[in-house]
Amino acid sequence: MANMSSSVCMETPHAHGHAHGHAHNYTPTPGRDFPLQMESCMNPVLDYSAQMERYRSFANFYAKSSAAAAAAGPFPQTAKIARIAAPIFPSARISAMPPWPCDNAMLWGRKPAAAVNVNGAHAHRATMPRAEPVNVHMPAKHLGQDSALPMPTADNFLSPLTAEQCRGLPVGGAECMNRLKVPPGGAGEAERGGATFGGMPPPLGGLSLPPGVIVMTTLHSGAGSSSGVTMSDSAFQIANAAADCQHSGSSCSGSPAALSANASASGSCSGASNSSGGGGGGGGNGGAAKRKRKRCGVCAPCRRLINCGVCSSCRNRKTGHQICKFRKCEELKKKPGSAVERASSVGAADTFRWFF
DNA sequence: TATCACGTTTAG
DNA sequence: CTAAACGTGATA
Ligand SMILES: [Zn+2]
Ligand SMILES: [Zn+2]
Repeated sequence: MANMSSSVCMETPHAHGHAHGHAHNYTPTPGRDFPLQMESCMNPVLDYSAQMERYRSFANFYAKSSAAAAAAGPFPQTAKIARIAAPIFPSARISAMPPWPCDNAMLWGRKPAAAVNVNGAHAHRATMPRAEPVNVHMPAKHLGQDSALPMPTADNFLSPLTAEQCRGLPVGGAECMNRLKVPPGGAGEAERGGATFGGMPPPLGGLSLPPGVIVMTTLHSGAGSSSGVTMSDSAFQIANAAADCQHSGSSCSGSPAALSANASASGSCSGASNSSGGGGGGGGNGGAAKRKRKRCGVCAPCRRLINCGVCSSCRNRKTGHQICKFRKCEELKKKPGSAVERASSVGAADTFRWFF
């Protein structure tokens, strides 16, 4: 038994506490809270073992592939909390309650946070603060299959559980919470214990995690002091999925708009800035700039809520301007053209009927 | 080929 | 305005 890991899952959309780690987070926008809804927290359950395994592989993966990064400096990047748009299922936004008890909710947050695109269109309804809108044409293959996705091993980390799994799980939300250790002050023993996020705000009554976030930690058995590499060290960034509700209510509650809203489709790009030098965003200089594609929001990487904090993109965010490698949308990785891509999307949509 | 760097787009 | 991240040329 070398390490133990504890995973915590929070699928609560609403939190009232002030969320903002005092520690060191990335707090671009001031005053953000996470509405908390305890009730929903009851079902969420995780298979700790499973998650642990995943995490381990993830860590492993990193140990090898990112040896350089890891080796050089464990986790150079300060822990920041990235507010990402939590991709949500349509159903979720409709009823505010996902079809399944806990599974994906963990990853997806339950509120329509981000504006999702139905099919190449963009919604203005985005609730998420800074997050990117997601295409919602819900393509995803089957939900439970993320492991099937092309993502590298590391990807497994955080893969959603199937509803079934969740139900079967022995642990309840409460338990979940227990497993979560949160430093009341911001950096208590708990943190050292390795179970906390630097960026988490003081718990309300004991818990403090942004809704829709799964936390996993590895405790090195002996570890106490330095615990070589722990999340608390800021190895991971937690994307705050809950941020959505900052407006308290209105949009967060069930704005279906997000879903439908996208019809507008392209239309926005206005200024044709022909970028001359280097990459230039629009890329296509001369002619009509290609529309920037948006993340699908349903692929494994998209569902990921945390920034690994150690990948080149994370470490290089300042200059690279790229999303965490592990969060890079599968769709976006593909070449723009790819007819298959489209097809699959459609098919995926169908797949979703399963939910309705 | 993979990665870096940068200008750009996009949304709040 | 700011922050996020896409697209792409330059580079390794
Ligand atoms: Zn990363
Ligand atoms: Zn995606």
